Amino acid sequence: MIDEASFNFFCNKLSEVYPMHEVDRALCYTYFEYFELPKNTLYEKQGEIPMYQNFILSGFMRKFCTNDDGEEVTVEINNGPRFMASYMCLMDRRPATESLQSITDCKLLRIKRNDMDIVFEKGISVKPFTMQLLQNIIEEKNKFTMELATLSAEERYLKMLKETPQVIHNVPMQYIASLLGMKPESLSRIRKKLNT
Amino acid sequence: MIDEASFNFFCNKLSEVYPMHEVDRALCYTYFEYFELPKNTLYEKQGEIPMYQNFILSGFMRKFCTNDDGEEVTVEINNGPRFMASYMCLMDRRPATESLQSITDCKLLRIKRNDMDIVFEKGISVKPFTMQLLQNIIEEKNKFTMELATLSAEERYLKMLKETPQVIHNVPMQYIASLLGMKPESLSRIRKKLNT
DNA sequence: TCAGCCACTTGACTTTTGTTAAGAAAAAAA
DNA sequence: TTTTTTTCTTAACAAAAGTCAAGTGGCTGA
Repeated sequence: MIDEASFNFFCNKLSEVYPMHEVDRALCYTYFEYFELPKNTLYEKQGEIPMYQNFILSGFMRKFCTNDDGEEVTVEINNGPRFMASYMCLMDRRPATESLQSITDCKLLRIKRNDMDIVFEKGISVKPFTMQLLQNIIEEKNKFTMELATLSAEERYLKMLKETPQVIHNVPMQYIASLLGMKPESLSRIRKKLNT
Repeated sequence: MIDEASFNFFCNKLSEVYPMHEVDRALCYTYFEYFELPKNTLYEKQGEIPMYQNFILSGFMRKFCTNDDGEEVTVEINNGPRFMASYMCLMDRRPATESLQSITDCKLLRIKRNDMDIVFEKGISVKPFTMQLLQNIIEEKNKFTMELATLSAEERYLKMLKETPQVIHNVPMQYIASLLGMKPESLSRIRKKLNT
């Protein structure tokens, strides 16, 4: 059972990008489930078909890929409130190209892939909702790539410090370094320099 | 008027990702127009609302942003056959975040934003078609970002040499360097080293 | 509580990439 | 063709980031 405060929080956040009607609310209440994830838990694995769309109520999660050299590359760090999934693979029921892992204890609302079809069929209109989501994904990725290509490692760290300080204070340095496209030692050096 | 060979070529390419019916074909024939773009022509400007969805029949185009320092960053180089536009901005009728420019002479089939609505309404189903497009965009960007974050400049160049050699042989080095996230001098050095 | 582990830091050194400036080559214009 | 302009290359140096290796400190679990 979803507690009312969490559910209201969820609906309010959703309303910001998609106008929720009473039907949608009821459907979500039926099909979403509350789920707690202890810290440092691998939640979805690269190569396996994702089961859920997840809405992070609280806590920090990361998305990462393992590249050809066997090295983990963190591609996203998130502490919600928002959805987080290997979205494309989830929709297509394909093996995920990315893994999801909790960094801290996390509280989620999640919905099964199959139940998403029901919700979209009976209530929430796929088109504006999905388009909105995809649009956000693409714009974030554009911004991220642009920064990776044009800013120095130090500038990227400063940007993160300014825009998402909560990430820096709650997430292990190695993940932040990886997300910013540098080695942990480099990040450490940059931090030392800035503290001086 | 669109010549038949070009139009068949276009329809065949489209059929690979979206099953075209006779109605769709007729609609496209009505609403798409043939357009030639001389080389080195700025076609759509960052800040202005994009007018067309463009299908590149032949030729090389690039998409670029101008960042805060006034520096142009090439984010995509393409020689079709495929669509190329500031897609999100086109759909939302928002000012483009990117500019489009021809590198060589280009042959396009293009359709006005308003006519897209008609085609989608009367024929081609928005959902599978658009989803397919967006999915491709997201996956390309994921791959691109991952490579930018994990590969060295030399490895990125070698990868491009292997995967899209036609780009390397037809596009000015400065654009390739920018796309690969490095300075022209660095690319030049890498090329020299590889030729030795 | 203590030992062991893991994440983070530090330092010395190497490699890669950026910067600046100049020259060569290629393309465009006259 | 010749001139002019642009693009590309080269070299020397500076700065940034990676690598390797060692050390520190905190967290965790027996």
